[in-house]
Amino acid sequence: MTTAPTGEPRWLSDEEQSVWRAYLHATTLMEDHLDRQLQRDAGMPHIYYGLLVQLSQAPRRRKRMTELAKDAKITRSRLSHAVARLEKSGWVRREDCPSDKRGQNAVLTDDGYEMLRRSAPGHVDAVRQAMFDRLTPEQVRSLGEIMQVVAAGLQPEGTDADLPWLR
Amino acid sequence: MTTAPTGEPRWLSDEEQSVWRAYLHATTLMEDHLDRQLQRDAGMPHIYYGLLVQLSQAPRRRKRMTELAKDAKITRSRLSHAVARLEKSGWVRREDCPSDKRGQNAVLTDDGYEMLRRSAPGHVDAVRQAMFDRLTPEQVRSLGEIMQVVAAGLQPEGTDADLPWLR
DNA sequence: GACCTTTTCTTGAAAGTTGAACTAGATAGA
DNA sequence: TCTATCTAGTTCAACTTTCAAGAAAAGGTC
Repeated sequence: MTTAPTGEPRWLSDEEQSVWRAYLHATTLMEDHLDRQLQRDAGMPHIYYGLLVQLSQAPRRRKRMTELAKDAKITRSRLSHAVARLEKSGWVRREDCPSDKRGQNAVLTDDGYEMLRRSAPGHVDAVRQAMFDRLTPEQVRSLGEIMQVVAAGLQPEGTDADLPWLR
Repeated sequence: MTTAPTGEPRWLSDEEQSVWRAYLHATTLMEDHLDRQLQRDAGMPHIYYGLLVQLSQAPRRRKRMTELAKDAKITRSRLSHAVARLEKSGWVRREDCPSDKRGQNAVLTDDGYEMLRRSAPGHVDAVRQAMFDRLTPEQVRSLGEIMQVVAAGLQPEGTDADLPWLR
């Protein structure tokens, strides 16, 4: 899905420009906010924390590397580096996949789980303060719908696998 | 404004969790999408493009480093590196500030302006396809309000300077 | 089995980011 | 003036991300 600039560009309206600026502004500040909070309280960036959360919710607290990368929306390369770092910190360890000798499982360690348990309340609090405590229930509902639409539109092709009628 | 974890954590409701996941998912995909689009069509990451846009809209197409950093919501350090890179590419040049010998202006070059003019349509198109073409006018309006609220809540302290009654 | 393609994951180098330390110039007070 | 403090911007080292390249195993197909 390339962005072929056709004949005449359709510029954004004044309102759209303003909304777009607000979107960029808010998402930038939010990401900075959470990165700083987690760096301070858990010693890692937001994305790494997200990896641990994914693992904590997986059966037996482990996941194949590729699956973890897909769920966290990062490349396998990036995940390799990230897991190496988390392994050094002791929150995660690697384990050979029994059924596929190419495969690796990332496993959340007990220390990792404990760290997560300790820092979760502070993180939820940060998310709440930054977003949910400021929005009306109606706005929360609306935001959910909007984000669903946007995410669906940007879903990488691979996800077409979930749409059998396209195959 | 630290996030002191008080006695009992107030967890997110099911709906809030789902909205939060959708938010993270959508914003991650959006940022990836725009980074890729601009890397391909303009040879730079999204944030660098944003710096050039800021400069193009400033009087005489120039801005003090600190002001540019503040407007783009990045640190002065990051801006130093970014401008060094953009200078090497020829899109920006530095210029001593006449009134303050410590100061530097970042100036958008003619080449930089031309590059912006060429790549703007494709970029607007990407934004449109990813967001505005998928939302109803009502949703666009709502998104704008929500992002305003969130951004306002995360505004760094410095911006209190704009609120005289707090001084 | 031999051959080719695909999938899984890692590696290394280049590019980008961060936070702290640092230089130079501005500012304010005694 | 002299001094202390603050501000503007850069630089360094440590860390993270990206992209291209590569090793190893799996899955066809003949």
